[in-house]
Amino acid sequence: MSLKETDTEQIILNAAKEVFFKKGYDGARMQEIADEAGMNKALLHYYFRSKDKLFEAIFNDAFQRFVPKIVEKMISNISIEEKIEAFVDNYITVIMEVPQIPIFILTEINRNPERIVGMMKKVGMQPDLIIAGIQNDIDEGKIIDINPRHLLINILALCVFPFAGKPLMQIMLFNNNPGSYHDFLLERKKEVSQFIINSIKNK
Amino acid sequence: MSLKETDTEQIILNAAKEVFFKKGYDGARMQEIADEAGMNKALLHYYFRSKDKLFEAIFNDAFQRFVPKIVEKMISNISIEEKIEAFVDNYITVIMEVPQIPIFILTEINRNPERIVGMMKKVGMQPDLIIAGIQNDIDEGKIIDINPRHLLINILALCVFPFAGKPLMQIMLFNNNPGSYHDFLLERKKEVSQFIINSIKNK
DNA sequence: GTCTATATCGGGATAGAC
DNA sequence: GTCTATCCCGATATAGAC
Repeated sequence: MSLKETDTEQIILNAAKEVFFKKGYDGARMQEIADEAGMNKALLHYYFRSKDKLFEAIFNDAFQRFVPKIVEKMISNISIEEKIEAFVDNYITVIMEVPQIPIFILTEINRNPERIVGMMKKVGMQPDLIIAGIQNDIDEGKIIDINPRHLLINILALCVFPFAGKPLMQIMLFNNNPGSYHDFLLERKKEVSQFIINSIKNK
Repeated sequence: MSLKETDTEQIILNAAKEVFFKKGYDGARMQEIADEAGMNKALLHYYFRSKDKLFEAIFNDAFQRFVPKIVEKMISNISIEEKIEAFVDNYITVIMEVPQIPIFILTEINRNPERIVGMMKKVGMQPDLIIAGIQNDIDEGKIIDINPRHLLINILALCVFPFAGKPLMQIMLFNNNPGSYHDFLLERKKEVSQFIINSIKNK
């Protein structure tokens, strides 16, 4: 939980992250994590008691490292266009470093929604504030009249989906060329915010 | 594979669908499927030899029943606005009947991409044709200049995401009220196509 | 074709030596 | 703190009676 902890503990966490991200909770094997970490299963239990506890450590860490980074831009004082640009750019940048996060979190959302909701509250996620902010911009005529919930989900959808469906998209649309897909994701930073702003700006 | 088959076989398939959709391959248990079907595990193996084969049956069925319904609208002769409206409406309508499908397929995309690609080919999915069609509309000035791949993925994203993230959204944005979320999804049929068309139409 | 009983194995977890 | 050996349960799969 603190900064340093043991070296071994960190090695385990890194290995566990690798495996849990790729296989999900049910698909992951303690043996595989041990192999990845270059040690034996017993040590994993020595440090984390159970698979469940180890998973929780990974999940909490990923979540707390991830969500705040993304949300911070949602509540600053800049204009809504800038807000959207900053959010999308930020979001895609952060996920590109660990592209398995979206499917990992989506899976968890469906496997164990309560845990996610708990984490959301814990990191101070306040969707109502975001909704209210959007509504405010609508009332002031800065953007067209739209249900703020739709807009919020649209923004998230456009950011998340290309990562969640990456293996398929990369094959079907980019001849399975990772470089091309990488470039495509980079392009989306501008493309997505442009797409959104196009749609909601008042003319 | 054919229309009727045994009654028992159908019962098993229905039960398996239920469980696999909810838990995914790794999370599903043969015992649970047997319970759901009101019989014992041995019978499942009698009819489908292995968990893997049973899963494959479910997956192929879901996929073949699902994708063609959705894609058909993508290649007709109507205008691009109508095409988008028809596609989005159709897509959301179809998924609302089996809302677990998106996360189920997304999980499989990440667990076993090759299988999905194979299925895509098998049902005659031709993304290149769709891309070309979009490009054509751009060239004719019917919509703004946009990378067709971005547009295609945007459309899919806006349709799929609210289902993949449903448990969380329902709780965080709708006080965990299924009725409200249901209405919200219905609204999206118009909302999403409007959002897209707003963004890409030439002014 | 459907059941009960059982084989077999994999994986999470613990004991105990070092 | 790290290892090997082992326990033990749960899950897939099969044998065999009916």
